[in-house]
Amino acid sequence: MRTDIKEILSREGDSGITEVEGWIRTKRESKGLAFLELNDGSTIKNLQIVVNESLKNFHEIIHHLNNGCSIKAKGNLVPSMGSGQSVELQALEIEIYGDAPVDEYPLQKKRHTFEFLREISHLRPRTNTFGAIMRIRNTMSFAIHKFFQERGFLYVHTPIITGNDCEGAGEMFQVTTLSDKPQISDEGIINHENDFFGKKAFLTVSGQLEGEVFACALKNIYTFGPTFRAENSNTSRHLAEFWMIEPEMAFCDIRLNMDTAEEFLKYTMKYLIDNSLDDLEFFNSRIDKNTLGRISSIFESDFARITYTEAMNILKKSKKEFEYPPHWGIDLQSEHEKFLAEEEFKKPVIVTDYPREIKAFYMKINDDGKTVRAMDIIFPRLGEIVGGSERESDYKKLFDRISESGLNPELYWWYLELRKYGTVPHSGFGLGFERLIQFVTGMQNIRDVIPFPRCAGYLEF
RNA sequence: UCCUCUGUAGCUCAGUCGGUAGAGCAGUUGGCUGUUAACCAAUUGGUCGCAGGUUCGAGUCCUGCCGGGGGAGCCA
Repeated sequence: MRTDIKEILSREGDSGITEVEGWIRTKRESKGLAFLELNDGSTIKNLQIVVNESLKNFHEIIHHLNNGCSIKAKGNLVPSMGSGQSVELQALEIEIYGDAPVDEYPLQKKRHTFEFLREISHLRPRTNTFGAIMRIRNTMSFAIHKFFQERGFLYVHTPIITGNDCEGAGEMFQVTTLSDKPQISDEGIINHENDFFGKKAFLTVSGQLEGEVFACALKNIYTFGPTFRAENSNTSRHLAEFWMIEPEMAFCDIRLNMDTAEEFLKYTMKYLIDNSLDDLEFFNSRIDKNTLGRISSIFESDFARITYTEAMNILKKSKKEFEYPPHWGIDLQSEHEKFLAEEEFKKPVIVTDYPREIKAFYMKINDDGKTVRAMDIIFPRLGEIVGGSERESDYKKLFDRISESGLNPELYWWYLELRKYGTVPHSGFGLGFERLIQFVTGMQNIRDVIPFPRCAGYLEF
């Protein structure tokens, strides 16, 4: 019978012969006696295994029982004589699945930098930090589905490959099967008629437009999938491949959209505290002393809500020296977001009603004609974590907005038809999953909260 | 893409004024029967990112290239 270390560590008192499998994290050795710390990924905590000469093959295997070695151990599970753990396994038999030559295995029983661990991304899940990150990603993923499922949202699988060469966000990766022998015209233009799809194809930068299709039929939907941006961004907050959550709600205005986003963030963070406390405590003690407090602060107070115009007035009144002096019409810069969330309000801030010129074509124009019903949620230390809006639901206004944005309305024929036939007010938002994980773990670099990071100039593993 | 810092042992780093390479950890060997980042003693280990240049002499100064960090822009 297979037994997880997580379950074993929850036991009390003698529980007899127990069998366990895992990887050795560290060994402490003295003459004729050794203590192994065994981890199997089920929890951040290790099981202490006591090995001594009562083990038949003690002298044969003791030199192999090093950091990284995978074993099966059988023995008596008893209350620990030592002080660092409640129970321990007194080994009677140990079988080695595979040893990890100690002069070659890159993971040492010491602290490594995250930059070094990134170079061994195939082994870093075996560290405390990355094991905890992966379990937290799992818990947060589940919490996200749970939140939406409990509220009747349908999980919709929007396409990864798209023919829209402009989805309104960022540079796109092209998808082609012509790369080996492209047919190039005299003018140097690649002919895509013979390409796989008979036209240019790209990786999606957002499932929103397709999401709106299904919201305008099934009311409340959400997507949760991979997203691709070919921007040459070189920061600790950007990836070329990341996971995004995009709910879309019919019969929903900007206010209900804000309420949903705020409730969503509070729900998932509360769920994480309730279900991944062991892992969060690790981050709280080793990565950032305020991890638990930072997460709790999200669901313990209401988010501030201000308009873009109010935000600009606050920034101007602050008399603070900004690199980009605030004035109506410019986008909020990083330094402005930091000031609002970290100094002025000291909690998440929802900013609404941005100038139409700096926001996407699909956002609903307010009655003032100057602003759109956009809403961004700004988090302390992270900046923008959610971007959303009420969508323009009037055919004519949307058509004009597409045109004035320099886009070709013909390419958006099906998107426009949602407004032609049975249009409804609808809203939605997008949220970067890895940024959420950054926030709850305190990890500084987004490349360290995803299994295998993909970013400009970097594609290993 | 821009600004800035940085690259020295397996890992984390020090290296003064330009004078010929150092520590901790890990490894190895020895000691220790209850350790908790185990401890004690000894010890191995170097293409100083790469390519040029200045110099009697370059880890150190100069130029170019490559990698990494931080910040900015773009954005989620």
